Amino acid sequence: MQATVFSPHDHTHCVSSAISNAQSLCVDRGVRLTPVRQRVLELVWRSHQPIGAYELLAGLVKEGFNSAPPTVYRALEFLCTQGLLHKLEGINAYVGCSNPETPHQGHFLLCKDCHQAQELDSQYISLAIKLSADQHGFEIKRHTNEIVGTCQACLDKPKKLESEL
Amino acid sequence: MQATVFSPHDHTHCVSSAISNAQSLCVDRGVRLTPVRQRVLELVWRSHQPIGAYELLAGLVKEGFNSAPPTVYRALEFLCTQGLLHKLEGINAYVGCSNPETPHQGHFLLCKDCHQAQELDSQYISLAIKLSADQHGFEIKRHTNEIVGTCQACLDKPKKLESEL
DNA sequence: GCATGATATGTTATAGTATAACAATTTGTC
DNA sequence: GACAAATTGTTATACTATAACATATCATGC
Repeated sequence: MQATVFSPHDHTHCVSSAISNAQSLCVDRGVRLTPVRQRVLELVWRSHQPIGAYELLAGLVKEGFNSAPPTVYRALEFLCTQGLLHKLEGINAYVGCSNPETPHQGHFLLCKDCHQAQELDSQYISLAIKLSADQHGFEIKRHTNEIVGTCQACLDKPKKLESEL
Repeated sequence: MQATVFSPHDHTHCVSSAISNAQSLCVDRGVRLTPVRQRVLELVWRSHQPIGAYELLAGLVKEGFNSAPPTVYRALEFLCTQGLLHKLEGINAYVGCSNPETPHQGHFLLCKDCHQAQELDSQYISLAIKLSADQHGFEIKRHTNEIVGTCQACLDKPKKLESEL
């Protein structure tokens, strides 16, 4: 089985490499990773789970940014457009994308116990979707694919006893 | 190419058969298709597009139901649980399910021009999702798969001229 | 430098989506 | 009819997202 967000790892490294990656990517594309945008990106990556807009807003305010909802939503829109984040529609939350160089729509595994999100890189799912759409003469612009359930790590955990709840 | 919601059809028939289908299904399962629930189901089916909770609420009130948001959301929850409706997370709207006897999570084509939703019956997509999840030791509970783009009918339409907009 | 237009952010207000909490009613069963 | 369970009514509020306009910042040409 491959390494995933569900397994333990040095998350600080994830954050810093995601940021430097984003910086060079924005330079290449001639778009601006402004302080607000970069801070939002960091806050998303720093979170070990998908995180919502208002929680991000609280993070910004805490750090002295003079921000309101539109600030966050604008930053999120920019970051999603650049492929640096994905939005999880089912839970109104955002996660970092590990592979923003290649524009794509993700497939996600969402664990309902630990609330972590794992982006899948499945050519098979993408292909199956493409073929089904073609059969209907449908031209795909984007898609959302969110799979909710229980991850391996949480399945392995012993169930809590009633007395512990 | 197969017949779809995107092609013209007698929608009155869709509505009435969906309702009678739902009635017998609820009897079989020993659950109650109350007046509010049935009316919500009818309103969803009668709409030629995915429809939102507050629009449904307006429909109920218009017909003399003394309803507030929780009424609608409860009915929607019941209908989704019974597989009679699907929720489209990307647009916070609901569509009828043509095949509620077999519990399943749908795959949807959403046309951004005519706003219609076509549920796909693709074993390939489902299988590809299942296999990817298995690779990660992930146990699926449910999923959301929404494909946004342009349907055949809208692709065939001549583009409006600037002067007509 | 600095004027200018384009881009980004600040600010206020409000629209849209969803649920908590408790009361009242209806339903099925004994 | 009495009772418990399920459903709906009712009020209030939480959560998510955007409109509209003002201000500030940036890149570019002069």
